[in-house]
Amino acid sequence: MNRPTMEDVAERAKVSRALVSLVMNNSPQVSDEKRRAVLRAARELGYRPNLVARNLAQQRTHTIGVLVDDFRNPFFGEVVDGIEAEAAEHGLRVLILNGHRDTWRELDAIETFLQLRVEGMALVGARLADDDMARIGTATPCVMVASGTVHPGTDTVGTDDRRGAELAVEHLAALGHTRIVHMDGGSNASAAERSAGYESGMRAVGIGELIDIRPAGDDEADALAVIDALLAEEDPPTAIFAFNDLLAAGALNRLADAGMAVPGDVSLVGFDNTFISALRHLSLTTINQPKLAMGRLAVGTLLQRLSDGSGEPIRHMLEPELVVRGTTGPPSSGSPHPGALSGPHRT
Amino acid sequence: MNRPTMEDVAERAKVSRALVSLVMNNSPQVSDEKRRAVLRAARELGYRPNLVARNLAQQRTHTIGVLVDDFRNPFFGEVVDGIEAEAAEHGLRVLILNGHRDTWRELDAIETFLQLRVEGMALVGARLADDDMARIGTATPCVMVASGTVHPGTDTVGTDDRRGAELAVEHLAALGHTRIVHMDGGSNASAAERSAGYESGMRAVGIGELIDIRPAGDDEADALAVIDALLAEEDPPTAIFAFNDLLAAGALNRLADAGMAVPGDVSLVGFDNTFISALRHLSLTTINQPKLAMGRLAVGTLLQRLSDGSGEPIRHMLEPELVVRGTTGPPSSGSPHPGALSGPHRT
DNA sequence: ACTTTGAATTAGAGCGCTCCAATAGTCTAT
DNA sequence: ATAGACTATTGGAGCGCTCTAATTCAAAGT
Repeated sequence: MNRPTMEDVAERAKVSRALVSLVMNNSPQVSDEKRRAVLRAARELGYRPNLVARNLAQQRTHTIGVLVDDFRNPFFGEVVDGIEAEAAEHGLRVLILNGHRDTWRELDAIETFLQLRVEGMALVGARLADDDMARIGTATPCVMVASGTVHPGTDTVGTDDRRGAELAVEHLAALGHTRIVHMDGGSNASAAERSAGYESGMRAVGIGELIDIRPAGDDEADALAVIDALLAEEDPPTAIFAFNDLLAAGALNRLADAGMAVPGDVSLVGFDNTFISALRHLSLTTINQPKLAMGRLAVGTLLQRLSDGSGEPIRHMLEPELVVRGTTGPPSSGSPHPGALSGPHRT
Repeated sequence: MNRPTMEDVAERAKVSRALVSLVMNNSPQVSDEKRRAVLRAARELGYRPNLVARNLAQQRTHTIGVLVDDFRNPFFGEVVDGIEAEAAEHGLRVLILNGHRDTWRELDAIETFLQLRVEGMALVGARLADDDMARIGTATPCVMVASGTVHPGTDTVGTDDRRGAELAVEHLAALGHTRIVHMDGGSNASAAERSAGYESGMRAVGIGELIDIRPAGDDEADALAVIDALLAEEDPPTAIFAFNDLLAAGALNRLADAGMAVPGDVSLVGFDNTFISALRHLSLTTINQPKLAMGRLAVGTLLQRLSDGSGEPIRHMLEPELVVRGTTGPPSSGSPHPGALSGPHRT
């Protein structure tokens, strides 16, 4: 009934437990004869090494933990792809935990990683403040990915969110928009930076006095109330820069409900360049983040930290990129008329 | 430098290691005085229990493994949400591994789970044949979720894919369509059942002779070539039933590229009812799967299997539901292409 | 013949925890 | 007082593996 152990294999192969261990670890200094005997015994018994025991004995787990802020946001899936690819190349196992967009649950997940003795952690989009990071207080290497604010003393990999937001504003301004509203990402890790970028962008193009930030959030549902409020105003914006693609998609929904043409009546820019924005029927202008590269860099950073111990915090700041699609255009000459439903907004 | 162990805590609190263990496990039979002393010592040392050691000693991991076929498909994210919710309620940790839509990598992940001695596995959308399952050959409880074909001797939780496909066909037929093509899911676990449902649906509504299945796949990119081919034919379909929402989204893209109106020229039905289909600009008619319920049931099944050992395979087959949105409508009265031959005669 | 060398194998002490059985300590009941 | 019944605490033997140091064995050197 009980699972076979190394001891059982050793007995059956008539060798010592230590020899079995050597075989299982592909040690070159085992005679072919014994190796074959061991492998045969293992196969016959259906032996499967116990990683728990091995990790304990070895004091190593060859595992990194990846904390994902929100499984439903496709952005994270792509980052994780990058992480997994790089990790695999370095013989590291990847364990994934879900943060559920909640600081508490994220701390909980981190605690789990730490107790499992992962060798490093990548916190992707984690909503952690500096003192949370301090509270973790650990020697385990940890890299924050796509986490907006740069935490002091912590390694980070991210896109230049501020610059990305500026790109969005510059693009809209270049099209002739001035009444540009930013739908803020709320508690999302990158929200503050993007807001800041929006502000500096607005100032840079000389319309700092028109800065208008609305608290929203980071998924479709969060957009609804904000759009409703915006449309009810006497001077609705001609352009909206949404915190991310999901939020933008929600905005798109609601704008359509209200009979507003995009980009005819109002232009819309998202952020992340997830596959959603590329769907032809949304065709969302957005800001690209190099998601795969971020994932790979995250692991690279971890490895570096793992090998040379402490030192200056490592910072990788990647360049965002404007991706123009169909939701942005020049503002309509007249004032937008709700109900004046124009045709399809394809480019 | 080295992490503090239970031994260190015991020493500092001037108690035995066993007592520390009791405190860490919230044993009720520890005096308040000692408990406090231990907790204080632990805090001061920054002690963190070593789950690896604990799991080994305890011969239990309180962990279930979740294998997800494809991180990028939002369908899986929602199932995982259900799994995590239910698992949390039962004090189980959830480890997630990515299958990358590849049988090999899935087997690899399963091996990892087994070596980590998880107490149960939920394989969500895994592309495993019966002999793969047999090869795994393990006493570890394992439930296949949303995995189409019912594997003999394996516990399963799923939607009635066949019925779901029938619903799609019935809906299209009721609208007046007869030339209905199915874009098949390829190697995806649910592909065979949905195809079968498409066929039986076609027969049930009396157009079995028009059955037309095209191999496609399960993400947007997979749709392109198929749509191109379809549109190039002299008698293109008036309706398409796609394997899933992602594929349908891809189809929608391509149809729009080709200037086809949906549902004017061609109706389209997806499957899964992911949030994508609900995006107003796609507004995809689709078949709902109760994703959250499936996730919860998966864990329930595992727990049941865990407690009463062996017995008859447990099968949970949930009901799919037609969700009518904007991509389906009656076929256009005229032929879609000028000069094209008219469809089959009515009998 | 006897040491040297080196390769193949093994003994055994951990790794950090749990948990059973044993012990020490405290209270009642007689 | 003393046995009995608990309750709080501890000793120590694992859990299944790894890894160093020791051992065995054969071939080679002198």
